[in-house]
Amino acid sequence: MHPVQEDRALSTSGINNPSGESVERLRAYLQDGAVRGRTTDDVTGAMREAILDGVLSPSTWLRESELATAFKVSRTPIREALKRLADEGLVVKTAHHGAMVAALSLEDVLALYVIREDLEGLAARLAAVRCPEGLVEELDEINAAMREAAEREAVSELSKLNLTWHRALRTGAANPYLERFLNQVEHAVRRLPATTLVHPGRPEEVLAEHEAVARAVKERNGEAAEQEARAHMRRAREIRLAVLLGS
Amino acid sequence: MHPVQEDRALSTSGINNPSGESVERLRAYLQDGAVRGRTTDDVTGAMREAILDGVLSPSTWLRESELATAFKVSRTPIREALKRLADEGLVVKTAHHGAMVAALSLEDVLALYVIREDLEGLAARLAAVRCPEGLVEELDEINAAMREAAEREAVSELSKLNLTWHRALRTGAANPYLERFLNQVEHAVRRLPATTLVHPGRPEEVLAEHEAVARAVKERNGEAAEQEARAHMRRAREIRLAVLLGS
DNA sequence: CCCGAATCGATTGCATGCAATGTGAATGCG
DNA sequence: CGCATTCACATTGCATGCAATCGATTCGGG
Repeated sequence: MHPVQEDRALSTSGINNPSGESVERLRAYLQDGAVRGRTTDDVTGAMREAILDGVLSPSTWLRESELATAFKVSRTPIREALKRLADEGLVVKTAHHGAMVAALSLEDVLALYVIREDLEGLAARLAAVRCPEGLVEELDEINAAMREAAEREAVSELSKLNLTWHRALRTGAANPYLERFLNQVEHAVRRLPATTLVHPGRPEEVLAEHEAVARAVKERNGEAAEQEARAHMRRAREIRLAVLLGS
Repeated sequence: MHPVQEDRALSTSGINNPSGESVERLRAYLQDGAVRGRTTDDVTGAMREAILDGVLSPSTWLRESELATAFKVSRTPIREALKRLADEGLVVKTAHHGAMVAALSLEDVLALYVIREDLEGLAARLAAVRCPEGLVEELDEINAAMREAAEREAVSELSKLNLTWHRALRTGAANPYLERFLNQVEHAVRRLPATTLVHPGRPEEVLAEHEAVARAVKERNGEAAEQEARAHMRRAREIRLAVLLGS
């Protein structure tokens, strides 16, 4: 059910990675001031972000006691967090060996972009039909910020803004299930080694494609918005495969 | 993020339902022979099924200690199970009051069927394109069993077979993400009060619509399969609304 | 030298206990 | 009689301890 542990894992990390190293990097994520009643949630969030940002790479074992020490909490919230992350498909729990960040196979990536094209298309269509107050302005603002970041070649910021743009779009669709699913899709995409925005010329393309979607939304043309969004995702998939396979 | 607690809840149960009653009914779900190492999973599964089958209805408080007693385990696995179910959107946890089965609002149902149409359509298309060995036969078999059940007016069995049919279709699509999402959709749909199959004439319609999808899959006509599946879902939505509002 | 089996160690899984916090009710005051 | 305030209880949240299980290693036999 979960996309895991395939033959051809696209992991960036080496093999036989002793967990201490990754967990060490994890400490940088820790925010003090732990508030009672939100320990587990905080831990879950921190670990999720750590995985998504690649701080914890696949083929490193995550042992409860180690994480507990790093987070300065007991094993209980760690244990719950790992279970939740396992449900999300981000980690794989192996009995008596600990949890491991799940690797994505090439097949998983392909499957991911298939459904992503569908869902992003649906989100664009719904957003266009509803066209809630201020959505177009928000999209344009984010895109403008992206343009500025692209000129400065601030890839990390560009990537974050890109996520923001897509989040805004799906929030505009106002469908809780769609939002949830696209959120899970985002998590899966973020686990891929690098961003596609490093590809030469890709940032400009993205800007243009985003504009095309925003324009369709503004005109409340659901069909056009869906088509533009789908095209955007198909192109993203192409670049992704080029980045993954070409490197 | 989760679909919860709207004004117009479609709950079937009354108000101010003391939890004891529901938890009492839950005991019937208990299988003895608890195996170590799977306690939490068993509990989670049992509670999920209990909620989906309506054994635990909304507006009943689920208190950890009570459930722990009912399941004859400690509060720890109960606690974890509730957290996981909360992540799935099946229960809502209110601080210091316990968890409660989440109610579905009318808006949620509409949103659900919007995305369901999309995803089932995609599943049908992918299944048609791949058309894995034996899929068509499996679909036809299930549909035949459904026909037989419909003639006997075995609604419960019919409903179960219907789920099986859709599961087979999405498994045939061979996309782990799609399968996961449709699984979540199924869970949401199953939480709705009654099945749409009680609607007069609906079973026969469903059979015909399933056949249309299966035919398109057999002909490996992805486009047709998607359209038929989408039409099936649009019709299902209509009936659902009629059942919900008409009653 | 290779293979099988048994033991040891490491790790997770669950039960229990304690602390913190919000709710509800009862009481006193205006 | 209504309202604010306070106190106590019920409930969840996390820490810790113990037991079970599985993998790895080592030892003995062929």
